[in-house]
Amino acid sequence: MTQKNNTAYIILGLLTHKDSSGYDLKKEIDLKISRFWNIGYGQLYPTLKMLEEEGSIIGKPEKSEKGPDRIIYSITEKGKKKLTDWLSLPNEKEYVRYEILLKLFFGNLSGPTNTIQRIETFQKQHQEDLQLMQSFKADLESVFQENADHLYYYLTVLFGEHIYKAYLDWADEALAFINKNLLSEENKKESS
Amino acid sequence: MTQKNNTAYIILGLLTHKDSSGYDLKKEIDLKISRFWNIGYGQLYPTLKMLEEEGSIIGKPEKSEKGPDRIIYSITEKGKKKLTDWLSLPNEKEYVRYEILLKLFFGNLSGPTNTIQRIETFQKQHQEDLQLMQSFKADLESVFQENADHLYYYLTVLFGEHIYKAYLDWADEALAFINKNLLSEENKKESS
DNA sequence: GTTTCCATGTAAATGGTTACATGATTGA
DNA sequence: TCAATCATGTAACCATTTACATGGAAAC
Repeated sequence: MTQKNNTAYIILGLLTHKDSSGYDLKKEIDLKISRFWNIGYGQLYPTLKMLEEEGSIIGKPEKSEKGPDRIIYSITEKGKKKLTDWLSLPNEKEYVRYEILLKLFFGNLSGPTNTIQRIETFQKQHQEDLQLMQSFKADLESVFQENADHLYYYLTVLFGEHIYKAYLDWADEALAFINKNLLSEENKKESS
Repeated sequence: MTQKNNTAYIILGLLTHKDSSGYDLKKEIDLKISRFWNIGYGQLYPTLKMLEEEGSIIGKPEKSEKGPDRIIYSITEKGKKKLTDWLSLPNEKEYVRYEILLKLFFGNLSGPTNTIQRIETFQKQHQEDLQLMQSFKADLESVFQENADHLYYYLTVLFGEHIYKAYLDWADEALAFINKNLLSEENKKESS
């Protein structure tokens, strides 16, 4: 939201790595980028069209062995300039939305049990995420020499690892806090 | 984005704490909620209108000592039901967008120096955020007994503290990584 | 024979930001 | 006197999601 058309820069950036179809770009985004910037087909294809119209990329139809024809896009000089101009700009503030915190904030209206369940679900989701980051990290460490791009990709995986760890640490601490400060009050009420 | 009308639930939730004007709600949101769910006037006022039309809140004009007249809103039974229905639902996946990671991911196109600066700026921004969370935490610890709402607010502040710490830890590790793996290669190039 | 994967898209709706508009009062 | 704060709002725009549409091929 807030800032303009970062979808376009994701496409341009990925096309500097290699020429791709929209479908391939989507797969690459899902795998490597979606955790910090997700996009859908409804954004991808219109943006590809827009980028081609403005001359930042060019698409060439290609026969595919399996499945329907594809359009393979490549980046132009104009597109490269657009991308490096953007890369030289300072980044905007990050944009986060945590529905779980909203619900926790008003947790007094639904009680401790509901809150505990909410945090436990959150915990389970992110244990998987953390494991995934750690396996990505291990994979990357063996291919560092091949390509400098891997080193930059590594930085984003490292970010993910730290964040997911923080989620889990918070969840532990939050659950302990609820046990100590909220459930004891419930017990007091019940025993009175 | 993605999910529907959480702005409405923020308003409803805050109105269970106390009756307020749109302006007051905005201040409360900026102070306590905006770090994990920010909203602007352009969203707030139309949502207030919508909530009043559907009967979830009612507004009463009031003279103000200083400045223009205010409209003080309070939540209705219908609004309370709407809120607790929402609170009983599981939360959606969190929604994050980090432009910095996008730019880092393509960092090979702009080089290590650019990347280092980017991370250092990020670091500075979040050192302040962390300090703020820690002062909120200290403030809250002295008023726990007064109101159970404070305990739930505390959980969100704790989340913020963990996240900002993770940001800073990552930044340290990332800078060390760049020094070791990227700058040394530059030096190699230069000395060859 | 059913699901998944390949592959490309469009349309409508929603959510959200930004810029604009107005105007009084208070404090530096 | 200038900036900030109080207070409410609208309109235009943009980004994003969701649902729809199509259809062949391969895998289970």
